[in-house]
Amino acid sequence: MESKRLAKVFKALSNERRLELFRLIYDQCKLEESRATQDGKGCCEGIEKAFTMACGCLNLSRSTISHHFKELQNAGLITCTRQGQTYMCQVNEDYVDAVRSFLG
Amino acid sequence: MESKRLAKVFKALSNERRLELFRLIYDQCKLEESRATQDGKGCCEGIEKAFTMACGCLNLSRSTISHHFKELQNAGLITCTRQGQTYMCQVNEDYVDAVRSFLG
DNA sequence: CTTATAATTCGATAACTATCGAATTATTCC
DNA sequence: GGAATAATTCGATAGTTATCGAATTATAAG
Repeated sequence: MESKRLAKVFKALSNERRLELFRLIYDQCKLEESRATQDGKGCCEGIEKAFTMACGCLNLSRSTISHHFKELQNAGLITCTRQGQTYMCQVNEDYVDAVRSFLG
Repeated sequence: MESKRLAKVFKALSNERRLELFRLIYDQCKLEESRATQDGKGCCEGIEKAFTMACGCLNLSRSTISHHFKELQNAGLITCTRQGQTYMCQVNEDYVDAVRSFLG
């Protein structure tokens, strides 16, 4: 991945609260995925009510959390689609891999 | 690694030019290391004249480059020791590993 | 259509960042 | 000690970011 894009990903993860948010989403996704595998469904479709969940976990205003979600999306780390009143949110594994293997 | 420290590392890598700088240092270190292994010396002692080298590679003022070095050091990614008029610079592998495996 | 809930956008503010050139400090060599 | 080179610090500036509360928009349910 070229520097510009990678730097953008790092920037998205450079705020402590936003990093926590991303971890929250990531962990939740992993959980869903293992459940899905157990049920023989294959992969995780994404987590529901991600925004609501995040609001419950992070001590920040809703507008700030909304902002952080946007940043993570903008960097390419997650994809969110609205489903009725709430979010369906997925982690983009390729991007996470890019971070992991950005060196070596 | 806890969020606070990890976020700091990401912040250090979130600037495109600084990311380039880090890669430069990192690649150079890897090169030295493979040479050292060939010579039977074990590991890389660090790269000499890192600052000077960086000045030649990045199109930025010396003061800005100095600032970027400081940021990388401050985040824990590299260690620089002055050697006479120049730098001896090393990558802290543990930190790079932490970044790589920050998830999964 | 009204009410309730969820999420976004807006406007403001305070704090932080990248960058530069100039001045300064540290080191080496003559 | 003086000159040359290397790196740091200083002060300024323009741009970005995190955060909030209030106002707004979107959706669902009665």
